[in-house]
Amino acid sequence: MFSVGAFLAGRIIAHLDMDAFYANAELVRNPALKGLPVAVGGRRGVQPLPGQQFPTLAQYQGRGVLTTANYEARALGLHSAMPTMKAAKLAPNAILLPADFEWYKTLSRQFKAAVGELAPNVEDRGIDEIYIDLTEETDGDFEAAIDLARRMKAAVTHATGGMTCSVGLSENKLTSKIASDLQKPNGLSVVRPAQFQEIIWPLRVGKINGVGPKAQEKLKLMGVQTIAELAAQPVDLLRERFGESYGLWMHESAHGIDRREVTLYSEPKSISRETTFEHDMHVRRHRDNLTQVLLQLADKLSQDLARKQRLAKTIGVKVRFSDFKSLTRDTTPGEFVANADEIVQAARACLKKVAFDEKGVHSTIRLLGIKASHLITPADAAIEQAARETRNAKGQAQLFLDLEDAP
DNA sequence: TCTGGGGTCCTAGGACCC
DNA sequence: TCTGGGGTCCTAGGACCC
Repeated sequence: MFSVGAFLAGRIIAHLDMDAFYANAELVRNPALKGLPVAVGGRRGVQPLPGQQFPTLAQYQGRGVLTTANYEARALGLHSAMPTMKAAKLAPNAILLPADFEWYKTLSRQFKAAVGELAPNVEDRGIDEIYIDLTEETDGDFEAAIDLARRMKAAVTHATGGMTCSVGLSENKLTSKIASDLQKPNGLSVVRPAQFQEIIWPLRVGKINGVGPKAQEKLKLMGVQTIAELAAQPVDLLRERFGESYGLWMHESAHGIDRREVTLYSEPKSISRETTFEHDMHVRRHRDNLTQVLLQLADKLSQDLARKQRLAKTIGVKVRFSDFKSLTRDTTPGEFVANADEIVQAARACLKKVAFDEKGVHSTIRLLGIKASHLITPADAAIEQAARETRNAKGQAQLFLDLEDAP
């Protein structure tokens, strides 16, 4: 058999997506929720009213959005990313639980491990999704892949205490991702290479992972709404309207071309912490509060860096004003930073670059964040630092020679 | 009805060097 | 005294995803 990578033809890739993950994770540890509309979100928990078993949306006050709604809640019009207060108007009696990420991560590890037992080539795509390259296990045979996918689904349900997932099978990531969404929840959908046009082309362009609201809007103005219509556009027109690389990518996607491999590991590129305040803060009047927040964020960020064993070359801040406009400022101090003090110092330098207008809308902010980027391992940082010192020493020597040459 | 938190990738302009 | 083009780094913003 040919090794994967040398020949991309004949691959079988699965995309596995957990159904309403956070909400169903709550059901696992509280079966009494079964059959009820459940949303997860809000900034902190609310207490159930006397006589109620669970807290409901009606009791919620404050900022935030839903992170998940189970299928019963979706039937009432709720969905993830919906502002919590809007959800409360729509479905006041739906149950609202605060997110418990530690619990979700535990279940996430369990379902991924269960899949890994059956097929080890697993790519992490966040807490509730994975891609799996099944080429080796199935020898490129879709019947074998369907059988394996059924076993993976059963293993996931067993490992999580009853949670379901939806799986898509095809020859690449792009199509499998679309396929896994075709029959939710608890689905298994297959798109063989010859079926791409029949199954995928009638769908809306937004089903392509990477075509978001902006691109959809632009395409609509061109009279393009389905993937078939996108496929019919001349590639040069797409490149002209959307840029060289995005235009080409769109064209290839619409024709079912996706050469990306399933990657088992990827280096972290950035780590960030941010927080939205319960009430907007004035940059001067709430200066002390904001300083406290900055210190807390820096503290968490330094712990994150330590846990991931990385130093940062660049530190940035993010500010969101009360009108929801946001901006970023960053700085590259010249030395790698990792501890909270250094992060705070760099973040302060960034904030100095922000033009807060003391009277207008840009004097009150709703969010503050810090980001560490251009990450490097301590070992690589040491190597780079040594190289810099060598360069500096050479620079010094050159300067000395220049001075000697001077008349 | 106001809109979370954690990421990735791409573009584009200016600085700086060769 | 004015000039080109390429490469890399830095910064800012934006689209998109889970």
